[in-house]
Amino acid sequence: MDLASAADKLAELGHTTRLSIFRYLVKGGTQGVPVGEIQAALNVPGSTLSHHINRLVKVGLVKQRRESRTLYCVPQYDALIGLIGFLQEECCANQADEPGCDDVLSQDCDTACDNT
Amino acid sequence: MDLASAADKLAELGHTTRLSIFRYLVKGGTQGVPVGEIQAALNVPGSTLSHHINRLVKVGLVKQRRESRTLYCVPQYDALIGLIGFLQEECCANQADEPGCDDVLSQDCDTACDNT
DNA sequence: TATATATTTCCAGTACTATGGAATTATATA
DNA sequence: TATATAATTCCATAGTACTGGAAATATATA
Repeated sequence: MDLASAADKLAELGHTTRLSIFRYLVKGGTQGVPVGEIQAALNVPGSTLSHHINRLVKVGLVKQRRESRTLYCVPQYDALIGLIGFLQEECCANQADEPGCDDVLSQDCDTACDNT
Repeated sequence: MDLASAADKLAELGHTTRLSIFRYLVKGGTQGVPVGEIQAALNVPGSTLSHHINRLVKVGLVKQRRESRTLYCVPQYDALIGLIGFLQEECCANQADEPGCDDVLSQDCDTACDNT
């Protein structure tokens, strides 16, 4: 993932309503969640919700699938994994005294620091 | 980490200049990087750079340490780990047919899906 | 066709954000 | 004290985002 694409995704996740929406979808799994269910769960006006979902779709964090009158929103797990990978990339690569990730990160070193 | 705090951090990372700064710091390691070095590396005007660094500091992604005339910017790895954890939390918790994370995520299931 | 359901698009006011030059503050040194 | 270095604060302009009611679109059913 390139920097611009990562920044776009992060910016969209950096809004409480959109982050709530995305988390609700991530929690829901691969089959997706109808817009109406999100609306009921998060109590957001339809026009506002639609606006935010569209932004998530535009940056590739969510896709939509129609089933008759219902639109399902599907979280894009690959995009999330790519984003998380990007944030960890090159962690401590320039560290002068090379202490190793174990010294840097208190928990789950491999998760936050892949140091290839 | 709560939702508001995660959204704040994500929003600050959702800007190409700030994301570049943060990555440069993450790459640099725990000892931190002087503001001037960031400026030289990323070629951003001082006032603009200062503004962006301040925003990263305000949400806890960066801390600063002064050494005589030089201000070092230190990335907060804990905050990054917390943020990544937040994004993965409750992944697929509501999934109806319970396929398990292996079916959901192509790579590193434990990373993206802890399903407690 | 008429009606109901699911969701989006339109619109416009308010508010926030980004930018960078100039002036300022903090610290060190001659 | 005068000067140099490191970085910040001030300021104003321009652009962008958030919000939600009302109207419009898409689809299903009686």
